[in-house]
Amino acid sequence: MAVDRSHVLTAAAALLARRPTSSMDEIARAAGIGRATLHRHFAGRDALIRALEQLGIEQLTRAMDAARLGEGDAPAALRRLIAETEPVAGVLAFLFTENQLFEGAEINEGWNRLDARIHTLFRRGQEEGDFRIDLGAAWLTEALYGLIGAGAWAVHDGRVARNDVTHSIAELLLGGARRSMEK
Amino acid sequence: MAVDRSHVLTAAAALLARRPTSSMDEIARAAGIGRATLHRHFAGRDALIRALEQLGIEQLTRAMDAARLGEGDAPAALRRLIAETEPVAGVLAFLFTENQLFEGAEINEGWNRLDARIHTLFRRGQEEGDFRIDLGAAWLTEALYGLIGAGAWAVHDGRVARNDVTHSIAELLLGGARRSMEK
DNA sequence: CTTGAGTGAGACATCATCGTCTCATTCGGT
DNA sequence: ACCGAATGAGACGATGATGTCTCACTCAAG
Repeated sequence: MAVDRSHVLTAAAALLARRPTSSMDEIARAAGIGRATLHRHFAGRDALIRALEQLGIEQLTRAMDAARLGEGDAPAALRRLIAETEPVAGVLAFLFTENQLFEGAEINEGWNRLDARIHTLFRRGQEEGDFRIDLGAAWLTEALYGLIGAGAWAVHDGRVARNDVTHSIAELLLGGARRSMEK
Repeated sequence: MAVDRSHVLTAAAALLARRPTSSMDEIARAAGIGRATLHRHFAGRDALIRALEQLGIEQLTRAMDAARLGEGDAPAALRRLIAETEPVAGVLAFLFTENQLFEGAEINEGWNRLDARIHTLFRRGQEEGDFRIDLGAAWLTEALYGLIGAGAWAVHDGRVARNDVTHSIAELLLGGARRSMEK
């Protein structure tokens, strides 16, 4: 009887990742509950989005934990991060564009923490000589987000196979498009 | 007296690139005209967006022409393309997310032509041995769009300097984050 | 069986935006 | 200077989404 809040959020995330403009009614139906019940659990659309944001932050945090960003060399850690991120890429892509839309609203502090961890990873790679230093760690972080989003959209639209996307993002981000001479 | 259609579109593009959810009233005021006049020139919001899309396609087409994608080696052509694209990156980022939102609507044929030209460029680079072949040309095209969008947003939010963004996109896309051994 | 909490369906008012219309005003060409 | 086309401001109704409310129903615990 009691609605599973986590299940509702998961369904909402899945729907909004596909169609970011879905109405509260559509979200409720996608979760298999009534619109009134949805409002009982989330004060409004804003509250739902914020809860979804919190979920995304937690999922990305867990992905980072699982990727063990501090272990091994930075490129390997980055590969693990991208692989761990793949299941939540759709939600992340939605949240990124959503954050882009609300220019006025203050950004959830959780994102800053996540940014900082990725930023630290890139900087470590630079200090250890694995990453080039002529590209700023801030830009590499942005690029990672951008490629994750591009990958999620490309998969959603069928332009890239789901099985390839993790490898494609990691290879492009690490090695670039240019054919390397070293191997 | 007569409203400059091109000027209105430019103003709308600049505003929507910053705030994609702007209302018709805000767009009109941003263009320095009344809402009624805006409706006289564009049948509705959809028509305005479509006109904006057409403008973006034309601008990107001109950027491609100016970049002379067929001349020189593919990496150099890609650099020229990114450089030529920079002034319209904001509008392109808006149109990409907008296309993402309208899943049902048919995609403007113009995008396919542009996609094909970029696709051809990447494929040429692969055939000439400049680009790696283990990453599909389709993915490289998506990645280029993603990085252009990420760059535009990063600049807009002040996380990356505008002067650096062209170089950052080109270097990352071509060479990747990994420090190269070959030079 | 009884009871109460939780739910689904729907009604309802509110709100923002859209698209259309009118009317007075202004600008440019003649 | 005159006249017509174009504009700005605002009113108006329509529309869609939102948030709140009521009411009947269901389910599970006691």
